[in-house]
Amino acid sequence: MHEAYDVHGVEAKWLPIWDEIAPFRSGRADDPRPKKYVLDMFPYPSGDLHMGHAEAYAMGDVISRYWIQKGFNVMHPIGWDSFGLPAENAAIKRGSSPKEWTYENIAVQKASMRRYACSFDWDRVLHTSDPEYYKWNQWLFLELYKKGLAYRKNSAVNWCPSCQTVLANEQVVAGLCERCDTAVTKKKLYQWYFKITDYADRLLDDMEQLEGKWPEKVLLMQRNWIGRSIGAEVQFLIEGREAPVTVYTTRPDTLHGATFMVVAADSDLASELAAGTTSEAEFKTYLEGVKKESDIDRLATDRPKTGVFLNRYAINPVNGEKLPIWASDYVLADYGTGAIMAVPAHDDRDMQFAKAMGLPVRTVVDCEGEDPSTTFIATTGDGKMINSGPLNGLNKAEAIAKITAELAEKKLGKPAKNYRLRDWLISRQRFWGTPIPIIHCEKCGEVPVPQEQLPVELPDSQGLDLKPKGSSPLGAAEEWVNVACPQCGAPAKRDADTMDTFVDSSWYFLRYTNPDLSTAAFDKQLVEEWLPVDQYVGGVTHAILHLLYSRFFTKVLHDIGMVSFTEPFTRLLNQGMVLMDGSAMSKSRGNLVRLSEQLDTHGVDAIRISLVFAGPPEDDIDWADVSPSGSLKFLNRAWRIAGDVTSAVGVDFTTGDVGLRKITHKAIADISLAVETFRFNVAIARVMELVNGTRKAIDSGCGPADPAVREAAEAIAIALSLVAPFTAEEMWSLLGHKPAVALAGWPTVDPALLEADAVTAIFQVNGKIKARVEVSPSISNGDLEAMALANAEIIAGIAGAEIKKKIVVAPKLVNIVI
RNA sequence: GCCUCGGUACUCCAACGGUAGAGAGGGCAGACUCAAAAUCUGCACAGUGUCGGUUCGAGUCCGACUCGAGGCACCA
Repeated sequence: MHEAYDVHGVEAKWLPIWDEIAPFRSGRADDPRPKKYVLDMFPYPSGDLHMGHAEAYAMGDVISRYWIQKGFNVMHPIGWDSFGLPAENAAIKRGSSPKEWTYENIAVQKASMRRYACSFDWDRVLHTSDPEYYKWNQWLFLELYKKGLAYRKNSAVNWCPSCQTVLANEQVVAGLCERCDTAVTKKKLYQWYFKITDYADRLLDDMEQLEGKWPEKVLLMQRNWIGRSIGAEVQFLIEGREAPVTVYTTRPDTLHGATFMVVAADSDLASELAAGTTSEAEFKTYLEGVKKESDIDRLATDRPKTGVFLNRYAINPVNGEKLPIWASDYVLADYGTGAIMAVPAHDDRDMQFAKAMGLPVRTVVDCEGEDPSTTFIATTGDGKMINSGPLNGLNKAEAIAKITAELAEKKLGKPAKNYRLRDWLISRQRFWGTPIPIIHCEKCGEVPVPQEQLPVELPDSQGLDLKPKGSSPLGAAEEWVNVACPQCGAPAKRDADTMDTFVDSSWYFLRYTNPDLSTAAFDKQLVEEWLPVDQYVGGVTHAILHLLYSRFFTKVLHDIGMVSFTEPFTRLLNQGMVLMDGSAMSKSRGNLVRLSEQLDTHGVDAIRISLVFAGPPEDDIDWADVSPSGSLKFLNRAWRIAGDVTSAVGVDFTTGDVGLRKITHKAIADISLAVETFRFNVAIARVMELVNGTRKAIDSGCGPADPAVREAAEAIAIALSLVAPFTAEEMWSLLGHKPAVALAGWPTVDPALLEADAVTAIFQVNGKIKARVEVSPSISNGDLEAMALANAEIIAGIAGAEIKKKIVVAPKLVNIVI
C-alpha cells in the first residue's frame, strides 16, 4: 500500500534545500542562457498576502518557470510598492510610525512569498520607501524639471475631504476617491504636475507596437483615457470686446447651425464677460452654486441643464449672425478653450440646453427625414448639408474639409486636436512619500535641490502630527523644512509635499537590473541587456494609471538618452480577481478567504493548482466554485505515479511502450502551446490527462517497469514544476534525480510520436453525420471519398438522389451534398 | 447615453469553420473495508441566450435582440 502524500512535510523538506541551491538566481555575469524578463506587479504591503496575490503570482510563476525550463535565464524579481496612504492611516490609528508598519508588513509578506515558493530572484529586491530608492525618484523629478516636464500651476484640483489631499484625475473613480470612496470636491491649489499631455500622441500612436501583445481591453481603455479628438478652433468676434473668443469643435461643418455660444461658468472668460453687465449678479450667484457642486452632482445623469445669459453677443464668422452668449456648467473650463459654439440641432447636450432655455434650433444636416428643429432630438449622423450657404449639398467629411480650409485662409480658425488626458498632478499633502526635491526661496523662487544633496530624506515621523489637515505634515518639521537656499544662502523652505506613489512605480522595473546601485537610478548597460520586460503580469485595475505613467516615463527616459526603447512592457497578461460567492472578498462582507488558512489546510501546491486551473487567467475566479481538495487529490495521483516507476534513471525511453509514449509526447506539445498562449487551465487539464493515461498504463497496460512509464512520470514532474513546485520536486526525487526539477529542462517532443495511428473520419450527407470510420491519418482524399461512397449508411442516406457536390477533407470527413 | 468583452451539462470550464466534451467539481451505483476515509471502476445529466444570415457544414464568421460583466461619462 502507498503511504499518504505528506503535503506539509514535503514543503518543509524542500524549502531549505532550494534556499541553498537558489535555482532562480539570474544575475551571474557568465550565464550563457538567453535572457528573459518576467515581471509581476509588485505588492503594496498592507498586511499579509491575500488570495488575489496568490493568483497573480501563481500565473506569473507558470510563465517564469516555463521559460526557465525552456533554457532561458529568467529574471523574475519582486519588491514592494511601500510608500502610500494606508501606512500613514495605520500609523495614525496605532500611534506608531508609517515606517514601522510598512516594514513589518513587508517582512510578513516576504515570509508568505517564500512559503508560496515563487521563482523570485531574492537577490533582486527593492522597496520604494528606502531612501536608496526614492533618491532616484527625486533625481528623475529634477530631470523632468530640467526638461520643463515638471511644473507648478495654480488650478482647480480634485480634493478628497477625507484623505485631505489632492488626487490625480486617474484616482477619482465615478466622482469618488479611489481610496476611501468619499465624494471628491474641487479646490484651487498651487501644485506640481508632470506634463504627460506632451506625450499624448506618442502614448496613443505607440500602442500599435502593443497590438496583439497586450489585452485588447487595456489598449482600448488607454485610448479612451487619452481621448484624442480631432476638430477645429474657430474664432468668434465678441461685441464690445477687442479680442475674439476661440471655440473648439469637432463639427465645424455645422457652423451655420450655431444658434448660441456657451462658456464654462467657472472659467475666467465667463467672469470677464459677465462683468459690468446686467447679468453680473445673477451670474455670480450661479457661479457660487457651481463651485459647490461635487463631481457626484456633475455626473448625475439626466441632470437638467442650467445656465445664465450673459447679455453679451458673439458674431458667427461665417454668416455674421449675432449669437447670445451663455454661461453654463455643462461646458468644462479645462477642456478645449472653455467655450463652445452651440449647435442644438446636431449635438444632444446643446439641444438639452436650447430646450431648457428656449433657444432656437437650426437644422443644417439633412438626416433622412428627421428634423431636429421639429422633433427636438439632435441628429449626430452624416447627411447632406442644408441652410449652410456654400456648404449646401456636401456631406459631413467634405463640409469639414471645405469650411476648415476657408477658415484657415481667412485666419478665423485652424485644425486642432484635443485630449481628454490632463497633466498628471503629482503633489500630495501627506507624509509617507518621496519629498519633492525643491526649495522655495523668496529671492530665487523654485530652486532644485543640488544632486549631491540627494536624497532629501524624510524626517522621523516621531513628533509630527500625521493627521490629515490639508497641508503636508512635513511643513511642521521645523528642522527639516527650514534650509538655506542652495543658490543665495538666504533662509528658505523645502517643498513640504510628497510625490504621488505612482511616480515610484513608473520606473521600478528598470531598477531591478541592479537594485543596489548607488551611483545611478539604473545601470544603462544592464537595462539594455534585460529590458523591455518580456512579460508583465498584473491586475487589470492598473490598466490606465500605472501602465500609462510607466509608458510615459519610459518615453521621457528615451528622450533624455537613458534607454533605447520606447515601450516598457512587451507583453501584458491581466489576471482576474478572486471572488467569494460572486463578490470581492472583504472583511465587512464577511466573505474573506484567508490565504494562510487555505495553505495550512490544503498545502501550497493544491492552492496554486486550484487558482490556475479554475479558468482562463483573465477571468475572475469565484472561490466558491473551486475545489482545493480536488486539486490535492490530483497531486496525490501524480505523486503516486513517481513511486510506481521501477525502471532505472537514464533508461532508454525509445524502447518503451509506443502507446504511452504517444500520449506523453502529445501532452508535452499541448502543454507547451497552452502555456505559451496563456491557457494555463488547459495546460493543467492536459497534465491530468497524462496522469490518467499513465495510471492506466501502469495498472492495466505496459506495467510500471516499462521505460515509457518513466518518461511519462518525468514529464509529469517537469510539467507540474510550473505550478506545483513541491510535488514536482518530490516526484523528481522519487524518480531518482537530484534537485532542482525547476532546472530539469523541458522535454523535447518527438514529432514522429505526434502522429496518431488511426483517426476517426466522419461521413456526412448534407452535413448530417451518417457514419464514423477509423482510417489511417495519411489516407488520401480519393481513398476516403471512395470509402464513403461505398459506405452502406451513406448509400442509404443518398438514397439514389443526384450528388451535387462532394466535400472531402482527408482524413477527417466526407460530406455528400444531394 | 457611448464603447468593449462574454452567455456551452447541476457547477467551473474545453473544443484549427469539420464527431459538442478535453479536464475538474458535485451527484448516483459498484469494488475494496468490520466500517469509514483514501483508492479504483462505471453511470446519468446539455446541444451551445434568442432570432436571422453566410456556408457543403456554424458553439465558432456576420447582423439584430436579450441578459451579464467591465470601461468612459456633459471632453463640444
